[in-house]
Amino acid sequence: MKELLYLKDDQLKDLIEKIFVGYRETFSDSKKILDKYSIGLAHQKVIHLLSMYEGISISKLLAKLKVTKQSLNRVLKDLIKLEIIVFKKDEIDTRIKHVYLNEKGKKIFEEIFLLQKKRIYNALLDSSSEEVINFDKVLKKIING
Amino acid sequence: MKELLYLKDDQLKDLIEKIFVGYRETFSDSKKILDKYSIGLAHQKVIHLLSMYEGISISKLLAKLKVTKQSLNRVLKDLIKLEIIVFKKDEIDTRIKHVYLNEKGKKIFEEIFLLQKKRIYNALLDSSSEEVINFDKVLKKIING
DNA sequence: ATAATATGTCAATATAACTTACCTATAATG
DNA sequence: CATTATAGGTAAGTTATATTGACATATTAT
Repeated sequence: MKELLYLKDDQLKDLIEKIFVGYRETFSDSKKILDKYSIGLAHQKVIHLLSMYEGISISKLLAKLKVTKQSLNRVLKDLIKLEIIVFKKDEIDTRIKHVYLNEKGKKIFEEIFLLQKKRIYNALLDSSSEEVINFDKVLKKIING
Repeated sequence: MKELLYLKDDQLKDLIEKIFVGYRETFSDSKKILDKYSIGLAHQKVIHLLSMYEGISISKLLAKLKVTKQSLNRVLKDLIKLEIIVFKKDEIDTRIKHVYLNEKGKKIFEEIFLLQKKRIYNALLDSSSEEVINFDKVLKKIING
C-alpha cells in the first residue's frame, strides 16, 4: 500500500468490522453439532487445535489459545468426560503431557469441521488462487502485527 | 480456486485458525483503553458500529451484532452512564430510536481506534494494493457465505 | 541443594451472553 | 376503528467463558 500514501480510517473501520463478522460466522456454522454433544465454542477451538497439532503439549495449547490453564482445564475435563481425548507422557521429559483426539474425537471433529469448512471452502472456490494467496498473506501479516 | 480442483482440509484448518487469531489479536490491542473506562469488548464493538453508522437504530444495531436486546441494553446502559451516547427519535416513525456517539464518545472511540487500527494499518502498509483488495474480496465472500 | 518448569486445583469473581416472560408505545392494515 | 405488527424496554434466572490469586506436586535443570 506504500504507493497509496494513506489508508483511510473508514477503510480500516470497515475491515475491522469484517474481521469480527468473518470470525463470528466462521465459528457459528457448526453450532448444531456442538449442541448435540453439549459443548461450546471453547471446546470447538481445542478440538480444532488437537486435530491440527496431534500430541500438542498443554503449555503449547495454552500459548495458542491465550487463556489461563484454569480455563483450559475446564474444557479438557469436559472432553475427558465425553471420552474423546487421551494423554501420553513425554518419554524424555515426563512432566510434559501430550494431548490427542482418540477415534471418537476425530469423528466428532469431522462432524464439526464438515459444517465449519463449507463457508471457507465456498469462498475459496469462488476466488482465484492469487486472491486466496493474498488473503492468507495479509491475514498472516495482521497476526504477526 | 476452480483451477486447483481441490482444496485440502489442512489448508482450510489453517485458515480457520488464522481467522480466529486475527480476530482475537485485532480486538485485544486496545484493552488498556477499555480498562481505563471500565468497559469491555462488547462495548468496544458497539462504539465501533456507532462510529461507522452514525444514528443507527436499535434494531439495526441488534442485527449487526447478532445479540439479544437484553444483552445490548446492558451495554447501552453502561455507555449512557459513561455519558458518551445520545438518542434521537425518528421524526417520521417515533418508535425508532437513533443512537449517536456524542463528542466525548467520539474522543473515546478515537483513543480505542488509535491502538486497534495500528495492527491492520501496518499489515496493509506492508502489502500491495492488490493484496489488500484480494484480502477484502475473500473476507467478503466468507461473510456472505 | 536449589531453582525453574509443567501441570493441576480451589475459590471467588467478571464479562458477555442466553432463555422466558411480560410490558409500552406507535404504526400499519383490515 | 379494531387488530396486528413493529420498535423498543425490562425483570429474573441461568450459562459459557474467562479471569485473579493462591497453593500444590512432580520432574528437570543448574
